[in-house]
Amino acid sequence: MQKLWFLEEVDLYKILCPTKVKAFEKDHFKWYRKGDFIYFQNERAEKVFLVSRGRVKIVRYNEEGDEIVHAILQKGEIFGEMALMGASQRDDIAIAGSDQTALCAMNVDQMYQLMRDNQRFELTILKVIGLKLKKLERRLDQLFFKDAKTRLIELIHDFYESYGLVQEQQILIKHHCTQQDIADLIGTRRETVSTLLKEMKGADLLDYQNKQLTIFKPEYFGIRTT
DNA sequence: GCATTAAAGACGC
DNA sequence: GCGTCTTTAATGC
Repeated sequence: MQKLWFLEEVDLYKILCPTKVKAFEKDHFKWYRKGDFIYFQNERAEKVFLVSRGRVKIVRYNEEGDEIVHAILQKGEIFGEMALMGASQRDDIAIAGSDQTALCAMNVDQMYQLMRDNQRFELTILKVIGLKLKKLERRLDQLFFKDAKTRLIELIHDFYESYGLVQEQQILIKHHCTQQDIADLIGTRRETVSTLLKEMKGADLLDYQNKQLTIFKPEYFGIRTT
Protein backbone atom coordinates (compact mmCIF):
# COMPACT_ATOMS: atom_id res chain seq x y z
CA MET A 1 0.00 0.00 0.00
CA GLN A 2 2.67 2.47 -0.91
CA LYS A 3 1.36 3.94 -4.12
CA LEU A 4 1.84 7.63 -4.63
CA TRP A 5 2.99 7.96 -1.08
CA PHE A 6 4.41 11.42 -1.62
CA LEU A 7 1.09 12.69 -2.86
CA GLU A 8 -1.13 10.81 -0.50
CA GLU A 9 0.54 11.38 2.79
CA VAL A 10 1.23 15.03 2.35
CA ASP A 11 0.13 16.80 -0.76
CA LEU A 12 3.23 18.77 -1.60
CA TYR A 13 1.38 20.57 -4.28
CA LYS A 14 -1.14 21.91 -1.82
CA ILE A 15 1.42 22.91 0.74
CA LEU A 16 3.83 24.59 -1.61
CA CYS A 17 1.51 26.01 -4.20
CA PRO A 18 -1.71 27.36 -2.75
CA THR A 19 -2.89 28.79 -6.02
CA LYS A 20 -5.65 30.62 -4.24
CA VAL A 21 -3.06 33.00 -2.88
CA LYS A 22 -2.35 35.31 -5.79
CA ALA A 23 0.69 36.96 -4.35
CA PHE A 24 2.30 33.66 -3.66
CA GLU A 25 1.65 32.54 -7.19
CA LYS A 26 3.18 35.65 -8.67
CA ASP A 27 6.28 35.32 -6.56
CA HIS A 28 6.89 31.64 -6.97
CA PHE A 29 5.59 30.48 -10.32
CA LYS A 30 7.67 30.42 -13.40
CA TRP A 31 6.89 29.10 -16.85
CA TYR A 32 9.27 27.27 -19.16
CA ARG A 33 9.19 25.91 -22.69
CA LYS A 34 10.59 22.66 -23.95
CA GLY A 35 14.37 22.68 -23.82
CA ASP A 36 14.67 25.66 -21.48
CA PHE A 37 17.33 25.25 -18.84
CA ILE A 38 16.05 25.58 -15.31
CA TYR A 39 19.50 25.42 -13.83
CA PHE A 40 22.98 24.48 -14.95
CA GLN A 41 25.77 22.51 -13.45
CA ASN A 42 27.90 24.54 -11.01
CA GLU A 43 25.22 27.16 -10.65
CA ARG A 44 24.52 28.33 -7.14
CA ALA A 45 21.91 26.11 -5.53
CA GLU A 46 19.54 28.32 -3.64
CA LYS A 47 16.13 27.03 -4.64
CA VAL A 48 14.04 23.91 -4.54
CA PHE A 49 11.53 23.35 -7.32
CA LEU A 50 8.17 21.68 -7.48
CA VAL A 51 6.74 20.64 -10.82
CA SER A 52 3.33 22.21 -11.11
CA ARG A 53 2.69 21.42 -14.73
CA GLY A 54 4.57 19.71 -17.54
CA ARG A 55 7.76 17.67 -17.25
CA VAL A 56 11.33 18.19 -16.15
CA LYS A 57 14.42 16.22 -17.09
CA ILE A 58 17.35 15.95 -14.72
CA VAL A 59 20.55 15.11 -16.57
CA ARG A 60 24.27 14.97 -16.05
CA TYR A 61 27.24 14.49 -18.33
CA ASN A 62 29.91 11.92 -17.62
CA GLU A 63 33.60 12.20 -18.43
CA GLU A 64 33.04 10.99 -21.99
CA GLY A 65 30.46 13.68 -22.55
CA ASP A 66 27.53 11.30 -22.71
CA GLU A 67 24.26 12.59 -21.37
CA ILE A 68 22.91 10.49 -18.52
CA VAL A 69 19.25 11.02 -17.73
CA HIS A 70 18.82 10.86 -13.99
CA ALA A 71 15.12 11.42 -13.75
CA ILE A 72 12.05 12.58 -15.59
CA LEU A 73 9.68 14.33 -13.24
CA GLN A 74 6.04 15.26 -13.46
CA LYS A 75 3.49 17.24 -11.51
CA GLY A 76 3.84 16.98 -7.77
CA GLU A 77 7.48 15.91 -7.80
CA ILE A 78 10.29 18.04 -6.43
CA PHE A 79 13.83 18.51 -7.63
CA GLY A 80 16.88 20.55 -6.75
CA GLU A 81 16.37 19.31 -3.21
CA MET A 82 20.08 18.80 -2.63
CA ALA A 83 20.18 22.50 -1.87
CA LEU A 84 18.42 21.58 1.35
CA MET A 85 21.17 19.16 2.26
CA GLY A 86 23.81 21.83 2.22
CA ALA A 87 24.87 21.60 -1.41
CA SER A 88 25.98 25.06 -2.50
CA GLN A 89 26.29 24.18 -6.20
CA ARG A 90 24.14 22.18 -8.58
CA ASP A 91 25.79 18.96 -9.61
CA ASP A 92 23.25 18.23 -12.31
CA ILE A 93 21.25 20.05 -14.96
CA ALA A 94 17.49 20.57 -15.02
CA ILE A 95 15.75 21.05 -18.37
CA ALA A 96 12.09 21.63 -19.12
CA GLY A 97 10.82 18.54 -20.89
CA SER A 98 7.70 20.00 -22.43
CA ASP A 99 6.16 23.29 -23.43
CA GLN A 100 4.14 24.99 -20.75
CA THR A 101 6.13 23.57 -17.91
CA ALA A 102 5.26 25.46 -14.75
CA LEU A 103 7.43 25.35 -11.69
CA CYS A 104 7.04 26.53 -8.19
CA ALA A 105 10.37 27.74 -6.83
CA MET A 106 11.07 27.98 -3.14
CA ASN A 107 14.06 29.51 -1.47
CA VAL A 108 15.93 27.17 0.80
CA ASP A 109 15.13 29.42 3.74
CA GLN A 110 11.43 29.28 2.99
CA MET A 111 11.65 25.52 2.76
CA TYR A 112 13.31 25.33 6.16
CA GLN A 113 10.53 27.51 7.51
CA LEU A 114 7.86 25.22 6.06
CA MET A 115 9.66 22.18 7.38
CA ARG A 116 9.79 23.68 10.86
CA ASP A 117 6.11 24.55 10.78
CA ASN A 118 4.91 21.27 9.35
CA GLN A 119 6.58 18.15 10.57
CA ARG A 120 4.70 15.88 8.21
CA PHE A 121 5.99 17.99 5.37
CA GLU A 122 9.52 17.76 6.68
CA LEU A 123 9.33 13.99 6.95
CA THR A 124 7.97 13.74 3.44
CA ILE A 125 10.76 15.83 2.01
CA LEU A 126 13.37 13.76 3.77
CA LYS A 127 11.73 10.59 2.50
CA VAL A 128 11.65 11.92 -1.04
CA ILE A 129 15.32 12.78 -0.91
CA GLY A 130 16.32 9.44 0.55
CA LEU A 131 14.32 7.45 -1.93
CA LYS A 132 15.49 9.43 -4.92
CA LEU A 133 19.10 8.96 -3.97
CA LYS A 134 18.67 5.25 -3.47
CA LYS A 135 16.90 4.77 -6.76
CA LEU A 136 19.41 6.83 -8.68
CA GLU A 137 22.34 5.01 -7.19
CA ARG A 138 20.82 1.65 -7.99
CA ARG A 139 20.05 2.63 -11.55
CA LEU A 140 23.51 4.01 -12.24
CA ASP A 141 25.02 0.80 -10.90
CA GLN A 142 22.82 -1.23 -13.18
CA LEU A 143 24.04 0.60 -16.24
CA PHE A 144 27.37 -1.11 -15.95
CA PHE A 145 26.70 -4.72 -15.20
CA LYS A 146 23.12 -5.55 -16.05
CA ASP A 147 21.53 -6.09 -19.44
CA ALA A 148 18.84 -3.91 -20.93
CA LYS A 149 16.02 -6.25 -20.01
CA THR A 150 16.99 -6.35 -16.34
CA ARG A 151 17.30 -2.59 -16.31
CA LEU A 152 13.84 -2.22 -17.80
CA ILE A 153 12.38 -4.66 -15.27
CA GLU A 154 13.92 -2.72 -12.41
CA LEU A 155 12.79 0.61 -13.83
CA ILE A 156 9.25 -0.73 -13.97
CA HIS A 157 9.65 -1.66 -10.32
CA ASP A 158 10.65 1.91 -9.55
CA PHE A 159 7.75 3.21 -11.60
CA TYR A 160 5.47 1.08 -9.48
CA GLU A 161 6.81 2.62 -6.29
CA SER A 162 6.23 6.13 -7.58
CA TYR A 163 3.17 5.83 -9.77
CA GLY A 164 1.65 2.40 -9.17
CA LEU A 165 -2.01 1.78 -8.44
CA VAL A 166 -2.93 -1.62 -7.07
CA GLN A 167 -6.12 -2.97 -8.58
CA GLU A 168 -7.93 -6.28 -8.12
CA GLN A 169 -5.89 -8.62 -10.28
CA GLN A 170 -3.36 -6.20 -11.70
CA ILE A 171 -1.33 -3.06 -11.19
CA LEU A 172 -1.81 0.10 -13.17
CA ILE A 173 1.15 2.42 -13.71
CA LYS A 174 0.70 5.83 -15.25
CA HIS A 175 4.31 6.76 -15.78
CA HIS A 176 4.13 9.75 -18.18
CA CYS A 177 7.21 8.56 -20.08
CA THR A 178 7.52 7.81 -23.78
CA GLN A 179 9.54 4.81 -24.89
CA GLN A 180 12.30 7.26 -25.74
CA ASP A 181 12.22 8.57 -22.16
CA ILE A 182 12.39 5.04 -20.80
CA ALA A 183 15.29 4.29 -23.12
CA ASP A 184 17.09 7.40 -21.84
CA LEU A 185 16.52 6.40 -18.24
CA ILE A 186 17.94 2.91 -18.64
CA GLY A 187 20.60 3.82 -21.19
CA THR A 188 19.38 1.93 -24.21
CA ARG A 189 17.68 2.57 -27.57
CA ARG A 190 14.00 3.19 -27.94
CA GLU A 191 13.77 0.30 -30.42
CA THR A 192 15.10 -1.99 -27.73
CA VAL A 193 12.47 -0.74 -25.27
CA SER A 194 9.81 -1.39 -27.86
CA THR A 195 11.06 -4.91 -28.50
CA LEU A 196 11.38 -5.75 -24.82
CA LEU A 197 7.92 -4.45 -23.97
CA LYS A 198 6.45 -6.43 -26.81
CA GLU A 199 8.27 -9.52 -25.61
CA MET A 200 6.88 -9.10 -22.08
CA LYS A 201 3.43 -8.48 -23.46
CA GLY A 202 3.70 -11.68 -25.44
CA ALA A 203 4.60 -13.51 -22.23
CA ASP A 204 1.48 -12.05 -20.55
CA LEU A 205 3.59 -10.26 -17.97
CA LEU A 206 2.13 -6.87 -18.76
CA ASP A 207 0.27 -4.76 -21.25
CA TYR A 208 1.10 -1.25 -22.37
CA GLN A 209 -0.40 1.61 -24.26
CA ASN A 210 0.73 5.21 -24.49
CA LYS A 211 2.15 6.22 -21.15
CA GLN A 212 0.52 3.49 -19.15
CA LEU A 213 1.53 0.04 -18.02
CA THR A 214 -0.67 -2.74 -16.71
CA ILE A 215 1.21 -5.34 -14.74
CA PHE A 216 -0.22 -8.85 -14.70
CA LYS A 217 2.66 -10.61 -12.94
CA PRO A 218 3.92 -8.30 -10.19
CA GLU A 219 6.33 -10.95 -8.88
CA TYR A 220 8.24 -10.82 -12.14
CA PHE A 221 9.10 -7.19 -11.39
CA GLY A 222 9.91 -7.82 -7.77
CA ILE A 223 6.64 -6.29 -6.63
CA ARG A 224 5.02 -7.74 -3.53
CA THR A 225 1.35 -6.95 -3.16
CA THR A 226 0.45 -8.79 0.00
C1' DG B 1 22.44 -9.24 -26.66
C1' DC B 2 22.22 -5.01 -28.26
C1' DA B 3 23.30 -0.78 -31.36
C1' DT B 4 22.57 1.03 -35.72
C1' DT B 5 20.02 2.08 -39.72
C1' DA B 6 16.08 2.38 -42.21
C1' DA B 7 11.37 2.47 -43.35
C1' DA B 8 6.77 2.90 -42.46
C1' DG B 9 2.38 3.09 -39.65
C1' DA B 10 -0.28 5.61 -35.83
C1' DC B 11 -1.56 9.62 -33.65
C1' DG B 12 -2.10 14.48 -32.29
C1' DC B 13 -1.94 19.46 -33.48
C1' DG C 1 0.75 17.98 -43.60
C1' DC C 2 4.26 17.65 -40.15
C1' DG C 3 6.51 16.39 -36.07
C1' DT C 4 6.44 12.87 -32.51
C1' DC C 5 6.02 8.24 -31.16
C1' DT C 6 6.08 3.35 -32.05
C1' DT C 7 6.88 -0.89 -34.57
C1' DT C 8 9.42 -3.98 -37.40
C1' DA C 9 13.25 -5.79 -39.94
C1' DA C 10 17.94 -6.16 -41.62
C1' DT C 11 22.79 -6.01 -40.46
C1' DG C 12 26.91 -5.91 -37.79
C1' DC C 13 29.82 -6.15 -33.61
